[in-house]
Amino acid sequence: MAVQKLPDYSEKPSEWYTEIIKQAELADIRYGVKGALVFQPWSVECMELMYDFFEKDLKKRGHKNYWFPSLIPESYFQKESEHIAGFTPEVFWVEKGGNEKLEERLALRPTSETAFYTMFSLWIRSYKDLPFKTYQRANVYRYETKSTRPFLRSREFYWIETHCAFETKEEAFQSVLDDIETTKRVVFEIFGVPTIVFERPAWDKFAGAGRTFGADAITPQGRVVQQPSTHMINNHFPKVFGVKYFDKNEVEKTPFTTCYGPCISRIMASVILTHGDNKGLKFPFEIAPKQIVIIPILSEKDPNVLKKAFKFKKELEEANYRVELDDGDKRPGEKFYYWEMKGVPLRIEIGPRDLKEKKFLLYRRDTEKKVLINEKDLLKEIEKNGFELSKNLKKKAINNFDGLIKDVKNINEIKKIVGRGIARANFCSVEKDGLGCAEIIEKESGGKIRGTRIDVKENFIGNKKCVICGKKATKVVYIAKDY
RNA sequence: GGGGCUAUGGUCUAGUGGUAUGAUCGGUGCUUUGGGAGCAUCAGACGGGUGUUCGAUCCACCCUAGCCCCA
Repeated sequence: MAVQKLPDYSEKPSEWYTEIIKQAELADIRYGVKGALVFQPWSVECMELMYDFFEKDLKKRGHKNYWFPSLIPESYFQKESEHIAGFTPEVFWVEKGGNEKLEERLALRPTSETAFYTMFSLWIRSYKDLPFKTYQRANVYRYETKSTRPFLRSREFYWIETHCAFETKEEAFQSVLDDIETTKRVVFEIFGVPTIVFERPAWDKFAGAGRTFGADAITPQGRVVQQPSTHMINNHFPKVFGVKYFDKNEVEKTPFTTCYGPCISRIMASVILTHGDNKGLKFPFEIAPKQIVIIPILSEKDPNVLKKAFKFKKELEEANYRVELDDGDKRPGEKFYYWEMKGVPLRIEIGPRDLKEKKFLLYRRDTEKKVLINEKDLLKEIEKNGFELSKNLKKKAINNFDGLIKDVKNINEIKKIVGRGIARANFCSVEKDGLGCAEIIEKESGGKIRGTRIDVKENFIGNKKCVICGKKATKVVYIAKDY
């Protein structure tokens, strides 16, 4: 458990990221299958908590929990042409069972619309069945051809997918807006990771969707990471699966569907990148695998120190905190470095000196300050400091995010910003006819058009001309390099 | 998508055409413990394949996995 020196986060973010995953025991990349990793308890505990927060939110919104098979018959998969075109290059196929070739190939689900809609066609009969709101937590598989990165881009990843059906387009759209709210409530308010939601341009929609909205998080160095996306599915998609119902007037109709996909393992990456520093990880209090670590300063002269430490642990656990008591043989100093690197929000130090005065030292991972606290204030101070730590992490993250967005007027300015932040620019069109300009931007700067915002009223920059072709601008778009 | 690099005990590393250095971690014992402890002792490794060779961890090629940079 010795802490090695970490690479400098601001100067070598990639090395830092690789190294912290190993040192903090978040995942072991040595399993031997490209793009697959073994998640270790330190990340699993955190991701379990993240799942819980998401699922609670979805249940409150009326989503019901399902578990679908991981295998999807090729024939289901082939029904919707845009979907096939978009996903086929990334599908893992199961072709044999034992030594026998399967009659029909089975896809390892890259996403489950085709599975859900097949069952929707059996389950949804009447307008009384609508809205039909589901979700499942699942792992999905995509054969990424780009280079894989632990948590950020894996070939197997852990997510939640919701699939819903509504009578009207308006209701469906409202659900999409609700998804965006869930993202804010959970990913920002609880996990402390700010995102901006963009409506993706026409050429960057989910395969088979009418409209796609993606929440982008950002690294401190200014590269975006796509987080939960939510989609208005084209009516065509449910139609080809025979999803239909009779409305009040006995008219047969096809419902409007939506889906939403927060990827827990990827959000974990943003938690690591958003809050981390040169000392290691920093977990917001709510999702820390351990919220408090108690380090007893042991001495043979004072066997009561350990007793007191156990008493604190018991008291805190009874108040439902996640507590670690490190009574190992290491020197206190080494324990301090270790648990700081692991990102534990609060640390209690208790030694012979404090025992006499009925006090203890409380250290905060975010401020790196130690305060002497009276024993009787234990629970009160833990609650207060835990809350403030999370608040502080959020504030820091959002300040950083805001500082990374810059208005640009030409391609040279785009080139300067992209890779170090998000460029905001006038743009001709986010429909298919804007693709040409988008490709120029990508070729010149390496940045992609992330899309347009629907949550703010945008003012054009300067002359209202497209930053590339000079034609009249119809939208303000955001451009960034993704991870 | 393009380019570069790496693979030696759990981890980090030295080195060599003739089986391998050191450190750390780990086990044991003793002394320690308020910001990275010390001594003693034990244990532990050349990613896979093919070729060249009397002989390959070392040279070449392929595979696998990983890392970094650029687009």
